[in-house]
Amino acid sequence: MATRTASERRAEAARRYDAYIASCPTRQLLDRISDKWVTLVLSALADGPKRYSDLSRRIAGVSQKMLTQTLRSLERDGLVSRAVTPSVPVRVDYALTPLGSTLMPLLAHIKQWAEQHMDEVAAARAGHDGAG
Amino acid sequence: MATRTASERRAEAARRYDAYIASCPTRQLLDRISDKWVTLVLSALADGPKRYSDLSRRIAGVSQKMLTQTLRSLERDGLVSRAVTPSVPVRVDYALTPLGSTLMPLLAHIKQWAEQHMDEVAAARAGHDGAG
DNA sequence: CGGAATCCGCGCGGATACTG
DNA sequence: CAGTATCCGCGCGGATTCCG
Repeated sequence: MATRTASERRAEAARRYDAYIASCPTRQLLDRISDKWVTLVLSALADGPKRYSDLSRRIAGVSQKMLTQTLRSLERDGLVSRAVTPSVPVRVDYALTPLGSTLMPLLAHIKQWAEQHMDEVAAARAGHDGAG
Repeated sequence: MATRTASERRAEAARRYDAYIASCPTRQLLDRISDKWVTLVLSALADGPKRYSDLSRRIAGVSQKMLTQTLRSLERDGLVSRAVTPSVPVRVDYALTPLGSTLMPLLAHIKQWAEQHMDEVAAARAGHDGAG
């Protein structure tokens, strides 16, 4: 029987919509830069290449697992380059790629909005919570 | 003894850094707009007020729980307004506030970068995966 | 119609230990 | 130094059920 229940039809609509959303470039970008560590790593690399341990120190809160994972994913996406110097001990340098650099104005825009308006958001939040 | 182990010192540094990060306006904004449903709701409201059920239909993949939760948080932050008409049955209209409207150019900027560069990201990803 | 409340799976990410 | 591997808690979010 091709007859489907309402819940089955809803489920499929949701799946199709999910697929549509996943394919949306804006969503993909948002997924990328919304990551807590991604923005911190990109910002850290904005003023020049850094070694792994440099990044680890500058982004004090990050675990090695997340730092490595973040760098790997950024490298995979062509936003960050990874250069290994096979000395002893090993030396690895990370840097923004040209593509990665084009993201910086966008991050600046985000930072600008945040600095201009987040206090209004905070005020709205306080008022809302206070007024109950 | 005030003497602390290395791990204790590291843990406190991480905590302080986490607090610092949490207070950063840029991070707060990013946390806000990175939410999957937030951007979809804001975009849906960009071309005028909508009823709850309108939003529910336009954003087909969202569960009721998440739609309500998203709208509540946006209202709390002063980005979206909520107007109840106590008819029978009840009618609720949501709209962007002036503050919420100022976010739209930023979202447009994000969309622009995505449409200009996400294919390069996809290509880099494919090349990376293919070259192994 | 527009929610609130509850249950629950699962994946993100932190902590720890080990390696070339 | 620059990772890899593993374990595990916890919170996000989906599904379901009930309410004014």
